[in-house]
Amino acid sequence: MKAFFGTFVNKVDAKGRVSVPAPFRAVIQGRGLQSVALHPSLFDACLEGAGFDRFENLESEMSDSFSPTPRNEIADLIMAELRELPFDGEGRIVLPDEFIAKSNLKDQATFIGQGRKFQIWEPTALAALMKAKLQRVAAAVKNGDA
Amino acid sequence: MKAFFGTFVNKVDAKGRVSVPAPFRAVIQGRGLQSVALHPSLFDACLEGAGFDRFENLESEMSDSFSPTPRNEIADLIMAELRELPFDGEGRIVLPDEFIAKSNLKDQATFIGQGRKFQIWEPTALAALMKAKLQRVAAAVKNGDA
DNA sequence: CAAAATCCCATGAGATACCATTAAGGTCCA
DNA sequence: TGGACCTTAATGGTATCTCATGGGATTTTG
Repeated sequence: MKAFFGTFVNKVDAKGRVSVPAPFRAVIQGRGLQSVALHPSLFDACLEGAGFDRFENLESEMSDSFSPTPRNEIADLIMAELRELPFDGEGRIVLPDEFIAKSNLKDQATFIGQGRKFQIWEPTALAALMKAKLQRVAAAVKNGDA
Repeated sequence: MKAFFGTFVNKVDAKGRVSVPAPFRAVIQGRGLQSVALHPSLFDACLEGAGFDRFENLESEMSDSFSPTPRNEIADLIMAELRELPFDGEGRIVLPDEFIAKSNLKDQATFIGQGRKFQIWEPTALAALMKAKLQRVAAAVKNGDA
C-alpha cells in the first residue's frame, strides 16, 4: 500500500484552507476516499491525519459498553476530536479553528509524511523538533550507541 | 457503518430545544430514522444517545461488557428512562426537563461522539473530564505502560 | 379553555462549491 | 538546444447553500 512520505509546506489562507500536498492526496484518493480524517495529536502541538480507514478500527476499541468500565482512553480522546474533512474541488481541506489553535498554525503549514499517517506542524516548531532529533542521533552515533 | 465522532457545542434554548449536530443527524437519518433515542447515563452526569436501533436488543448489545450488576438490571434501568425524541423540521430535539436537570445543562450542550453512541454534557463538566482523561493517558505513556 | 407541545418561517453566519489566476515543470519539435 | 506549448499544482476570490438559532403561530391535551 502506498505510504505518506516527504515534507511539504503549504499556505493556510484566511478561511483556514490548506492544499493537501498532491502526493498525499494521491494516497488517499487511491483508496477511493474523498476526505482526510484529522485530529489533534494527544502529545504534540500538531495535527495527525490519514484516510478515514485508519480510524475505523477505533470504533471497536471504544468504551462502548453500557458499563462504566474504562476501556481504551486513547481511543476515546481521539474519537472525540476526530474530524472528517472533505477535499474541495482543488484538493484543499478546511481546518477547524480549534485545530489551528491547538497546533499554533499561522499562515503556513508543514506536512510531514510518516508512513501510515502524516502530521501537520507550524513550520518553525517542526524545524526545532527536527533539529533536536538530529542532534540526539548525532550524539548517539558519536558515542557508538548506534 | 458510519459512527458518531467529533465534538460540537450547541445552544439549548428556553424551550429546551437543541440542534443535533448535522454529522450526528446524518448518521441517524442515514439509517432511515427520524428521531434520537436518549437516556441519562447511569454513571455520569450526562445523556447518552444513538439511533433507536441501538436499544432494540439492549441485552445483546451488552454481551461483551463486564459489569458489576446483572445485565438485565442495567437494561431495565436504561429502558426505564429511555425516550425517543423526534427531530423537528430544523433538526432539533426537545430535551425533557428531567434530562436537563440530571445532566446539569444550562444554555449550552456539548455533543461528543463515541462511535456507536454519543453523549451530551454541560460544557465545563466535560472539559474537566477530558482534561483528567488526557492526563491519565499522558502519565501512562510516560511510564511506558502504553 | 389554558398550558404545553409541535410546527412553521425568518435570518445571519458559517461552510461549501465554483471559477479565475499564477507558478512550476515537462514535452515536443524545429 | 532553445523555445513554444501544455499540464498539474497551488492559491485567491466570489457566489451559493446549509446549519444553527430565534420567534411566533398553531395544534394538542388535560
